[in-house]
Amino acid sequence: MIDDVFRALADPTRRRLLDELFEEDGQTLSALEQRLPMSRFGVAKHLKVLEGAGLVTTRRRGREKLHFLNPVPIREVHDRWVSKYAEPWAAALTGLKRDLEEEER
Amino acid sequence: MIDDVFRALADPTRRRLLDELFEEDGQTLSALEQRLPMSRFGVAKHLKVLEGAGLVTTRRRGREKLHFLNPVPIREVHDRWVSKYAEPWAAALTGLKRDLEEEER
DNA sequence: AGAATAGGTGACCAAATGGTCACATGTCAA
DNA sequence: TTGACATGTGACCATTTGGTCACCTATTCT
Repeated sequence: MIDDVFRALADPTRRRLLDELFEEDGQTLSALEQRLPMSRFGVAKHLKVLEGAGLVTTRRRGREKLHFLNPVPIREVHDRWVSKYAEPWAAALTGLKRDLEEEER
Repeated sequence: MIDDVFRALADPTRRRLLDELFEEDGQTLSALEQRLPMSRFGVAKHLKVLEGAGLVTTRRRGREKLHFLNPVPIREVHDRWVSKYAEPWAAALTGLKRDLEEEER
């Protein structure tokens, strides 16, 4: 689950797609394709990965497929993972302290 | 730069390594190897990736190499990227609103 | 000095990934 | 209905990635 999210975020093209949707939500495949230096098929594949990770949700409107940003998984990554490492500077200082103590021996 | 960080975080083994260092900072390669179901070489490769991304810093002590967690890059990912998507629920609601409006037509 | 220990290097392999294309399906509009 | 448009599918290919191994260097201990 969370693994899919990290995997999806690893590719710069996919983060770019999230950026595009952040600027304008609900874009179609064709619209996104025109903004990226890549064929439609490449974009479609990346969107599929993003959708599989839950980072993008879709809705069909006739022959079009609209893509929407879903902030929930990123929120989860933040709450359950990033904050663990990014927030506790105290822990880092503890490590540094133990580090220096060790050096004294 | 930030790309290396995302790449590094994409692999579960590497996140596991960060977890191990989070529990006990400054471990050697051999110590980490024993905690993972993988050969020393595999672990060494992953550590190299983490080091390349700046997520882990090292210091030599004799023939040993100590590995320390560096929270700075994760902090940057959080500040410059994650918060952009995770925080603005307002934006998500705006998108939803526009969404519904579009549906009415 | 000699043996054991900690780590590094480069080759190598299987699998996953990123990207393209030919072709098929479904939908709109004249 | 005919043609144009939006998207989906599966094959295919080059590159990267994750992992192992044989072998080498450097350091410690006796």
